[in-house]
Amino acid sequence: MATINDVARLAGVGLGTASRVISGKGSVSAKTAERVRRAIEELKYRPSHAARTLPTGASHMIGVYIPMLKGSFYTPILNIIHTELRANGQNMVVAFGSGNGDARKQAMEGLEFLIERGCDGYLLVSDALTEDDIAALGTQASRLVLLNHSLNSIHNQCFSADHHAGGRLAAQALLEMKHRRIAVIAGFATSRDNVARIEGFMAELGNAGIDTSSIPVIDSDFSPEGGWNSAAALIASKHKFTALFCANDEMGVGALSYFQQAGIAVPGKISVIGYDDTATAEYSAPRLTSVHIPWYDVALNGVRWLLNQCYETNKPVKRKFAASVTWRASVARVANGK
Amino acid sequence: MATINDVARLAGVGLGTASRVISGKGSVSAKTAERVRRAIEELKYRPSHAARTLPTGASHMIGVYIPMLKGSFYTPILNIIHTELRANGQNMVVAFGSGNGDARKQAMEGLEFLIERGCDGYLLVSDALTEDDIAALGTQASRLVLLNHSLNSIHNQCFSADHHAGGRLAAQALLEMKHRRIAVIAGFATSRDNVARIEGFMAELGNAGIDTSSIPVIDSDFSPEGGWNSAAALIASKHKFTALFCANDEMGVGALSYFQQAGIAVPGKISVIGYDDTATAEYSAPRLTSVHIPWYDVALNGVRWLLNQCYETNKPVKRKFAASVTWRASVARVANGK
DNA sequence: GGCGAAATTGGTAACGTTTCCAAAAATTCT
DNA sequence: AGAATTTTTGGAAACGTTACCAATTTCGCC
Repeated sequence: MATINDVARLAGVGLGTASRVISGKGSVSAKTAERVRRAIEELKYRPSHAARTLPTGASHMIGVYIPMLKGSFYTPILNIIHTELRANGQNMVVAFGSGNGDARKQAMEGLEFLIERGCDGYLLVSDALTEDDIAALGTQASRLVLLNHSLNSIHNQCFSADHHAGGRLAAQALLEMKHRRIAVIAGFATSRDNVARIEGFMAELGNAGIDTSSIPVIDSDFSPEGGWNSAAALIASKHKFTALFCANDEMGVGALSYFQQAGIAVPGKISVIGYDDTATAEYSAPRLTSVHIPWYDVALNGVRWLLNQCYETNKPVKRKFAASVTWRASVARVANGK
Repeated sequence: MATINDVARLAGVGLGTASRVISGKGSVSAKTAERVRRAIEELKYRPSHAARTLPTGASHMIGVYIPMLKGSFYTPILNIIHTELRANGQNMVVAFGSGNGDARKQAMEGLEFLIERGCDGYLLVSDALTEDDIAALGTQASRLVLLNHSLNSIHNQCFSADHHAGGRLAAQALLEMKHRRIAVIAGFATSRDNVARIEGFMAELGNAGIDTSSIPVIDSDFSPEGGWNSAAALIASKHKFTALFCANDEMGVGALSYFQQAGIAVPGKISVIGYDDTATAEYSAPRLTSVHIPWYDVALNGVRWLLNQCYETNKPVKRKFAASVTWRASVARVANGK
């Protein structure tokens, strides 16, 4: 691999001059610059990012961690971050969890990977980290944003949606369609986000005078498989219900698939409402009504805040994100007398 | 950020000794090592990857490029690569395209990003690169693997499936179920992979005595939206058909969603067969019959071959990957008299 | 207790860049 | 033409690490 020294030698100029042409900083006469450029071309020279980052300390990279590569939730967020970063002349480096096993440990390992690479800032999409974990990071922690998770000690570095409100919205949608007998497929009980939306959902049903203790709730794993299996379990149980709330769209789609193969009409017999309003909801059969969380906005504003911290810019940043219901075809008014 | 010098000073040892403890190479007495370890802990020292990579030249990273973050095709492949790399003590760095615009240019830019970071090897998932592009890489090209794309000049570095055979399999499945009036939703006409599977499909129909020139083919974009729109366009056209071949599962799912909302029974009125057999096919409604491409194996063997090149190991590598049909619920025997 | 061998240790020279400073060359002005 | 100014240039020092070599310490043995 050719180095800047090779380039300088071939072009017959000094090291400093070559560096100036390559980095574009400082003045070089037009014809010297041209000679250097020809040498670069000739040698197929590419600056070494490692060598470059060493004297300056600036890597022009933002490190992002996501818990897994499966499912349709994390990658669109990654996509938003990537696009915004590139639009601002910065790069993205990603660390991944495996999606199973100890989520907190994986997040810390991923973060370590990113720190070793000397990123200018860090963006973590994980709800597994604790306040202590962040404290243990020391000074590193100042250029860090948490997406989809809120921690009191660094609340201004956290960007997320109000899931309690999101849960209430789901309940309101079902109540509006006169449903009173309702079942729930929840996500991981360890996920605060999940708990918040279930609590909001139950609170609203409670307000409507429904005995929430009798509502069947199955904890699942946010996957379509989980949704399928849970829907099957619900049907197999003696519970009767006319509507089902799924804590994310993937489980909703899994449930839809189960109902279709079991010959249970949606929304004829059972209405299904999902959560997140990801792309999956748009093209399921039937198309899935879902609580829309403006993840695009959440991620975008998180990135922008971080960009402000790292590169001393001053982009406007929003911190409140309102959920809403995206009506599609999977929720209908309850059939008479059911 | 603490450096190895800070650690050495605090532990009261020389630079070399600290380095030996950290890297684990060379011998250090037990109690000195312990003092160094305490200093590391105390200072929250993390070795700088950039500084580390410079004297040795080994980055312990494999660079991977994928054309986009959308859809359910690329990320599972990324997941396989990641898992296998970690299992071998190596890391993954990923560059992403945007999914629209000039795919070839984006792939070259992504590769450049990876090369600048001095990866030990490169894994490109892109069918946009030409032989010339590879040639322009010079010596870099030797530690490179192409996934999902074949180039004659470096055929031993390419890992892909036989899509012509895959296309034939899709046709056989439909013929077996007595379908004779068939429509096709294809992917990008510029994708060789796509063209191969359509050609294989048509060839097989031709063998069965079907006039392939009369088969309606709509070129789309591999997305569910594309599938939905194309299905709608097909229904709106005067063509009558009992079966539909979609060049990937995402378009298949989009088509399924359209048929459901249009009140067209699948597989009652129209059978649909997808391609790739990704996770999407498993949980659509109805579950999508699809041509299974063993992408898991393709990717795994590509990684292993690359690992052999980069780290002088000798893992067994397979190069032939057989497609098959995964029967689910979206294809049925053609209704009598249709 | 002293000798030789082995283990441990400290420090210098890389690695490929950027950033500076001083020197040289080009340009402007009188 | 020469002085003053500006532009351009070359090279040393630094960034944080590893690899090597030489020096020192430790250990085993007679």
